[in-house]
Amino acid sequence: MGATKEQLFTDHQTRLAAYAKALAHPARIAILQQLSKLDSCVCGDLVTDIGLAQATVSQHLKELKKAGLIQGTIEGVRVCYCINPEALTLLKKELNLLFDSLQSCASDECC
Amino acid sequence: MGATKEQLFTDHQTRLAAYAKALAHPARIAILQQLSKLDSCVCGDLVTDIGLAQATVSQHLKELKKAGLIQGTIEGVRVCYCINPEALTLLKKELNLLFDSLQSCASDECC
DNA sequence: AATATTTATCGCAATATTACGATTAATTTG
DNA sequence: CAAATTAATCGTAATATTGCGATAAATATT
Repeated sequence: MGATKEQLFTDHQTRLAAYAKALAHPARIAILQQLSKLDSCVCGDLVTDIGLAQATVSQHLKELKKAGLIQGTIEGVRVCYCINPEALTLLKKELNLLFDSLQSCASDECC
Repeated sequence: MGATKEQLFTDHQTRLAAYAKALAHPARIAILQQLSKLDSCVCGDLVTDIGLAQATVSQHLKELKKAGLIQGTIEGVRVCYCINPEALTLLKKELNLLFDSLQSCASDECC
């Protein structure tokens, strides 16, 4: 089928999975890191920095936007992309929730 | 194409993306959380807990194993799956590296 | 107005993911 | 040994992802 059965999972599980999906490609991690440098928060610069075709980078940006991790504001011909700090905070929170729930096992000898 | 151009990215970016990919499905997060409960660390139990078909759960377990996040030991007919604490520690480390590198932007006003 | 620049989108191809029924392989129980 | 249990694998179908060239849409420059 290829489509997730969402009704089986909690909101936390679904949200975290969505964030993880956004991070599940090295190009998108590279983009986030580039954007955090602030002086290159424009798609064209990202293209040369990252080494993928313009269309491909644009697609990765779209994914990151969909996850809410970045936002873009149009500045003339260009678009200024930047990281959404709120989303980053939320991501950290969801990750902490996960790690907390996995805590018990990490401390014990399971197998 | 559908295959990542790995040579463009750093080891950190590739490793983190691989971990994120493993977490990029709510079923796999659910599995990790179930496994951390320790008393249900067997595929059969996971199937009833999670509500997906046995083949599907087995496939998700395979993904988690591939990422190194879990390990399975055969116990007779059954398999005892459990979380790999070392991998969890590594994952946390890679995530911290990411968040550190994104720090500058989160504090400033980007857009 | 014509040209250049920049980014999004379209269309396509290759591959990957998700899901499940059926089957297989292994072990355990009767 | 036969039947039952358990988990992996196979085969298949539907859908998603990745990548890129080409094109479109918008703004800027000449």
